[in-house]
Parts: sequence; structure tokens; C-alpha cells
Amino acid sequence: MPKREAAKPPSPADDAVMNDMTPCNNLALRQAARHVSQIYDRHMAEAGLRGSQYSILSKLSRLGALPIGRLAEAMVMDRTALGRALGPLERDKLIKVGEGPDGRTRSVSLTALGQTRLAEAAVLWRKAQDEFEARFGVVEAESLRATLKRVVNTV
Amino acid sequence: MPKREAAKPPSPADDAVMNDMTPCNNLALRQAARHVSQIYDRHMAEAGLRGSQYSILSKLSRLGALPIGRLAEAMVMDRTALGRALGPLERDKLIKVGEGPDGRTRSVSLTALGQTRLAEAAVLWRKAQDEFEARFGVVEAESLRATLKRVVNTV
DNA sequence: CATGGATACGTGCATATGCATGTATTGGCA
DNA sequence: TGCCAATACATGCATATGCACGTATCCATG
Repeated sequence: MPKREAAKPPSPADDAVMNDMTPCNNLALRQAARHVSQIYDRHMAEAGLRGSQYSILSKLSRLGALPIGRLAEAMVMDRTALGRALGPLERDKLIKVGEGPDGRTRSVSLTALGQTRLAEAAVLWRKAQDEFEARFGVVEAESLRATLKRVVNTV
Repeated sequence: MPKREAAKPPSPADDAVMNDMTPCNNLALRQAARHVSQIYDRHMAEAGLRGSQYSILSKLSRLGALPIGRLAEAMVMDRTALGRALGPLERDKLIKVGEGPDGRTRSVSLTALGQTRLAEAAVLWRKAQDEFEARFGVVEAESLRATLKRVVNTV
């Protein structure tokens, strides 16, 4: 039963900081997300977008106009969280949030400016994607995405 | 070349919302992280903690007192981000942020109350962990964590 | 047509996260 | 010893995220 001694020479406490294999799935996911997000954010910054904002514009482009709730679902995001995330995008005229067919529903859609910006950002996204996959591996990345999709769909 | 027609009967736009296999690693990671975080947060709420806070206390417990920068490293988190995240924990007396040996360094450590709370929360963490792994698979989860660790270490 | 439950949102609160910048200390060197 | 680069933080800003609630609509019924 080691693990309990207190007086250990002040030496390699360094390893401890990196070596532990966290058993927590939540922590593992958040760390990876934080880490990778920085890569995408760094590239996307050149277009004045966060990686997360690019994701929203991108998703919106692929799905076309749809109510907030639906978009939130597609983004695997809380409805209210998405609602606020739309703020900056609407302020910058990249998206339009108008009345939906239903009196309660609101319709979110890309503006022309939004489409343009998305196209510009797509180039930067590709760079970020390449940077990540160059180091992590293209095949491994595809496998990772499939696994993560299962995480979202299964649980 | 399908994919381009505009007038499709207003039918299964439903699929579109769920079916697309996003090629973006960043989005995939964030979605999974959001999704899983909710599970852990929900359980941890009973102890008045966020899943992320539990992670910090846990990490702190395993590493012992150490400067903010080091803890941030271990958490794979921006130093300033962690600095602020410590606020609520310090306010609730779960951790203590005191002077470090170095005039500039600050030392973060668990308080007795923090250790107690951590122990209580550990039970809830186990429930969350079980809930996730019951559906996703224990083996698969372990594999996922290993992969995510590689994401953090590699890139 | 009035009404209760279901829908689709918006708000108040509180945390979580990072970047750019500014500040205080340390340490090494001319 | 005096000065500068490196180190370790703190702050101002701006997003990102969710929960608990409260509100406006819609809809199916009696």
C-alpha cells in the first residue's frame, strides 16, 4: 500500500501532473474539447469567429431555416444556451432570427453576409482540421468522430 | 448529383437534424462534452457541485497543494480560466488559495471541508459514471478515455 | 367557445473558458 | 549592484452553457 507517504523528495511531482489516467469520462471529454477548441478558435479568429460560431453557421447552412429548438437539437445544445449564442451572430448580421409560421416559433436562417462569412471561414476551418488531423491522424480522427457520435446518440 | 433540389416535400427534414455525420472534430468533441457533462452535472448537483468543479477538487486531492499554473496544466485548462473557476470553490471554503513559496506563486489546496465534500460527491460521481457506462459500455468508455488522452497529449 | 395541457421561447442567475494586457517577482548577467 | 528577460498571476472583455422559472401560443375537448 504505497500512495500514503507524505515526505517524498521534492523531485518528480512533475510526472504526477501529466501521468494520471483519469477514470472520469466527463473530465476526459472536457479536457479534449478544451484542447481541440483552442486549435479551431485560433484559426477561426482570423475570420472573427469562434469555432463554436462556425459550427452554428455551418449547421444552419446545411439545414436551412429552422426554429431555435430544432437547431439546438441538431447542435446537441440546450435550447436556451443556443438562444443566447445566437445573439452575437445576429448582432453581426450573420443570421436572421425572424417570426416562424407558428406564433410562438422563431425561424433562424443564414443571411447573405452570413453565407459569405461562412465560406471564408471554411478555408480556415480546413486549416484547423488539417492541423489536428496531421498530428492525430486522419483515420483516427474519423474513428474518433464516429465514437463521439455514438456517445451522443447512445446515452 | 442529388443534394441540390430545393423543393422537397416538407416531410422528413427531421432526419437531416439527426443524420449528418459532422466532419468537424471540434464540433463532435463539443457536442459529446456538452451531452455527457449534463449527466454528471445532474448527479453532482445533489452535492452542490458542477461536474467541472468535482474534477478540480478531485485533481487537487490527487496532486496535493500546488500553484495555479500547475493545476491548470493538469486540468488542460487555460491558466486564467482556472484562476476564475477557483473563485466559487474558494468562496465556499472548499479550497484555499494562499501564498506560495515564491513571491509570485500562489498555492492551491483542498480544505478539510473540501475533502469532506469531495468524498460525498465521489458517491454521486460513481452514479454518473455508472449511468454513462451502462449505456455506452464500460470497455468502450475506457477505450474512449484512452483515445481522448491521446488527443490531449498528441496535438 | 372556454379551458387545461403541451409547445416554443425568453429571462435571471451562476459558471465555464480564453485572449490580450498589465503587474509583481525572480534570477541571471554585464 | 542595476537592469532585462522570464515567470506567475490578475483583470477587462466577450463568449459559451444550463437550470429554474415565467410567458405566449396552440390544440384537443367538453
